[in-house]
Amino acid sequence: MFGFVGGCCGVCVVFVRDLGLPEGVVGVLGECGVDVLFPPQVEAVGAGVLGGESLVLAVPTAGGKTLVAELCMVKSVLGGGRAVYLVPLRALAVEKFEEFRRWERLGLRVGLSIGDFDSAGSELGGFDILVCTNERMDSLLRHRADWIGGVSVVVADEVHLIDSVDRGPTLEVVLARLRQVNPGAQIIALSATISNADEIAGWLGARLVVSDWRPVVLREGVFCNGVIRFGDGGVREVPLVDSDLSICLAVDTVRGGGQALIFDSTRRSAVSVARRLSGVLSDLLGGEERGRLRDLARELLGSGEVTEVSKQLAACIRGGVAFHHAGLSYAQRRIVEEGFRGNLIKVVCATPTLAAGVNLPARRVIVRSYRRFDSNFGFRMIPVLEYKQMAGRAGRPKFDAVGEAVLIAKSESEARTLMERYVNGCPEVVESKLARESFLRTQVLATIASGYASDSGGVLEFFGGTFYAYQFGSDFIEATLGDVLRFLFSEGMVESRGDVLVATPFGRRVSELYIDPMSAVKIRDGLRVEVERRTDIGYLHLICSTPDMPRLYLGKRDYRELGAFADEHMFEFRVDVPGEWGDPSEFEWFLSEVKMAYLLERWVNEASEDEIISQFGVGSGDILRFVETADWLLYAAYEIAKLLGLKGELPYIGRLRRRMRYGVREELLELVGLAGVGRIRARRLYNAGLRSLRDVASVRVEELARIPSIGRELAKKIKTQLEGKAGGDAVPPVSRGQTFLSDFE
DNA sequence: CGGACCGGGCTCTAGACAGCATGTC
DNA sequence: CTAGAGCCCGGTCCG
Repeated sequence: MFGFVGGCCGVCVVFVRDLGLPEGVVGVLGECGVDVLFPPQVEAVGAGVLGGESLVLAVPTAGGKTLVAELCMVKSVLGGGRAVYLVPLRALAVEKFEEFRRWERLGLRVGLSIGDFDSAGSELGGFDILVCTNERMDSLLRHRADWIGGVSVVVADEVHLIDSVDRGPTLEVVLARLRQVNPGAQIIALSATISNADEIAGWLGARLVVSDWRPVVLREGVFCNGVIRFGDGGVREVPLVDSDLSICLAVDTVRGGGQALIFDSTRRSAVSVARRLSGVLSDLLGGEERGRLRDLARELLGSGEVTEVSKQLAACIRGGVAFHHAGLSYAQRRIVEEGFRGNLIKVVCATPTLAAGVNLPARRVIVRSYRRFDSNFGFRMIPVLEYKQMAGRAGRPKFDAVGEAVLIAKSESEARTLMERYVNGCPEVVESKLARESFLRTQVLATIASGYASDSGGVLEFFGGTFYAYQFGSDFIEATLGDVLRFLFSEGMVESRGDVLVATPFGRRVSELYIDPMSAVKIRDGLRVEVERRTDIGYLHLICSTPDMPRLYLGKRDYRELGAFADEHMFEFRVDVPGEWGDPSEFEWFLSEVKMAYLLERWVNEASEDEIISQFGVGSGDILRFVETADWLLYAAYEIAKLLGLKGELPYIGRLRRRMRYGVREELLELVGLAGVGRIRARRLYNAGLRSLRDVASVRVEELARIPSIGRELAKKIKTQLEGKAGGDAVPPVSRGQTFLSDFE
């Protein structure tokens, strides 16, 4: 491995005030208790980051990566520059945004831009530090926001994501594009410990700092036959109080006054461990704690529709335990996370959501399962990098002297394997996944549509700057480019004018809408199909047939039931329906699209969350995500119809889209436009005979307040909205849909 | 004859980014 | 090319 490693051995102390930073910066950090640099930060400074050097910083979680990035951003901004901070998750973006707002004291303007939210009140160009997701930055680049030219610092958090099959290519393209637009910008790439950080540094022309320093010592080990054997040679006995070994480890942690995080590979087992553990653990809780946990459980049940899942979660919480996975709504997740941070919830059983998500450290991390199902390969061992991410959650700075990460083995030989592979193992090499044709289609179109290249030579030149080309050379991309361009030509997204390649209006719109060109083709062709009548299922299935919509797992029963359902709607589909006796995998694929369309159809026809949860085996959080995606694709379908002059399609799609956002039948669309009125209250108003805004305007506040779930306050709020514009055409502004940001803004 | 318990076989499987602010010939 | 936990159902045994 080559690259720069700072000259400091870690024993010398470096004070923030000695870095030559403006007085204000030192003051803000001092107020936050930051006076001395961590060793990796010292190395970063030694590598010249504060002088504007680009840097790859491969350091464990909590090793102080963010501060290095912050110092560079603030320093550059105070010198007239502008910074963007890129993260892979929206929740992370919110977390960083909140953190960076401390610089507002120095007059810096900090902004946040993620898919369903933009900082209000100002153009994004008005911000000095902008936090956004990688995809959002990609989108901004496609729209050629003019402020991008002024960016002087780019921070890419979790840069090892480049290895991810579905989201890595976006990140590397964004970085390549930002460097193309702005060759002088300082790039700071933050990464977990990986094997080839030097390669990423080489690509970015950056210095490299690698360190395994952590503020809390981490001990990793394997639990087998009642004993944890640590990689450092230490041994620790744990009483076997239960047949489930992860429960023994968790109870042991809580007995010692700590908290534990259990990682599992499926939602079902995470939930079942949590339930079982809550029975065991409640004996260890104090009376006052029990009371506060009961309050927390009550808060949870009040945070949304009461469902089977929320009842189970509430029951666990009363026992000081919670489960956490992507089926939970944002409100439920927040309550679990805050309950854990406040040391009220003692153990959280989680799927990989928590491994790379928000920061939630615990004294002991228990890896209950190191295998995960993959539809192509069956169960496989998770990558070392992923294990290290989970292990890195062990040890709460300031609370725990030591953090422990423990794997569970059933036999001594398994224990040896785990020790070798995970505890003493080295994380995998990060490899570019850009070469998939679907990504190249998307990104070649974006490159042309946004004018970043005007001929195939320019396109190639751009892709020559990606990490893929750095790792594997441009030959493959060069070979594939012809196919990609042929596709874009034949689908009418790109055309040539002499030697110049230009995007058609269709191609440009597709790129801006941020959908896969293949999705656009499917939607366009589907909208042109003649159907007997327009139906929910017809449109919903169309968007579910695009590669941008996730698919639901098909159960055994689904084949019969969904087959019958599909038969019923046979003449509504806007795609060629594969024959039941044709290619079985093709028919299977079709049925899983139908399943998702069915779920969405239930939603827009006012099925309750709980009904959908039990019918489809999903959680509230899943429904929310599916609805969000469907909303986006319906918008795209609307825009494509408009562009293609398919005016007859517009009214239905427009209404369907609003119904999707609120989860209502058409008759409630008017009522749901009122702030404070969602699907539930709108239905109650309607059933009480108040079917339009005019009706609502015509009754007194007292009458309105008599409707269940509408109190006096809300009734007054509704009436205020209608004042002076009692006509049916006085539709108040549409409020933003329910998002996890709603209680943040 | 009915209920409880045991065992075998069947079922099912993690996560989460993106647009725009609307209705028409 | 790879697993394993939970649930349902059927069989058996005992009262």
